[in-house]
Amino acid sequence: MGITKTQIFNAEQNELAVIFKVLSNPARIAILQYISQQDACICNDIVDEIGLAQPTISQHLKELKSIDLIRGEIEGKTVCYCIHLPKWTAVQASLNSFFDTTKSNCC
Amino acid sequence: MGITKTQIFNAEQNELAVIFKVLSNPARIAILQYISQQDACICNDIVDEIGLAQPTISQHLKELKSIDLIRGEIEGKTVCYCIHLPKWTAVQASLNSFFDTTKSNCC
DNA sequence: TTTGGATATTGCTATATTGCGATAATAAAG
DNA sequence: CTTTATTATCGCAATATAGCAATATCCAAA
Repeated sequence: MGITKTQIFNAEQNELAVIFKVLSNPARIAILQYISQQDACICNDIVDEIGLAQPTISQHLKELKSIDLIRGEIEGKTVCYCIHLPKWTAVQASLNSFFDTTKSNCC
Repeated sequence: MGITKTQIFNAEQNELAVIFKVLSNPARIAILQYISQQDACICNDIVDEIGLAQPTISQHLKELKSIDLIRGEIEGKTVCYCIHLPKWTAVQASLNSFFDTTKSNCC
């Protein structure tokens, strides 16, 4: 997205922005919702479900993995993707902290 | 950011993605935090505080306004930006609903 | 060892985003 | 009316992103 001047912001601001950026695509939202509904989730199932090409899904999964929101466990030929609950909960707590803190002094 | 195929996703997924996208920039996070700390906030103060040029701040404010997270009240020569609390609270509730629902069936 | 299925990587095009200088628009003050 | 201060808009350059076809990798089964 063009050059973001990350160096002029603090760690919390940059980390929040990264989390929001990973979640800022409807395909990744849909992937997360779909994964959460499956017992054992396989990438190819996601491709059929979402309606994007396999390389595109693979790229989105990589971005979700980059902040540890999901983890992939290799099972033979396939990969079982799961939401990584500790991180998922931590991210939700971070966002709530941001929303609570930021509104506190609001006019 | 390239062409996102919004038409293959549902309204909830697209709306969540838009919210996350607006919040996915550290400058906008910093602006929100700064606005919330001020009694009366003036755009030029934000420029001094954040360290980006005035047109850049103006553009970020526009994006925050686009989903009604903040509102600007014209006061003579200046504009007083405030967090729009009803929307702010609603957004937080939406995100919590997404996080709670999505983790519910997780392995 | 070869085949076939599943996932990842590469390389590309089209489009979006970030940031800024120049400039316009607006409104109070002189 | 003109000046001055504040904010918005325009237009640009640099970079990031979304999506896909082609291809590579990996592993189990034959």
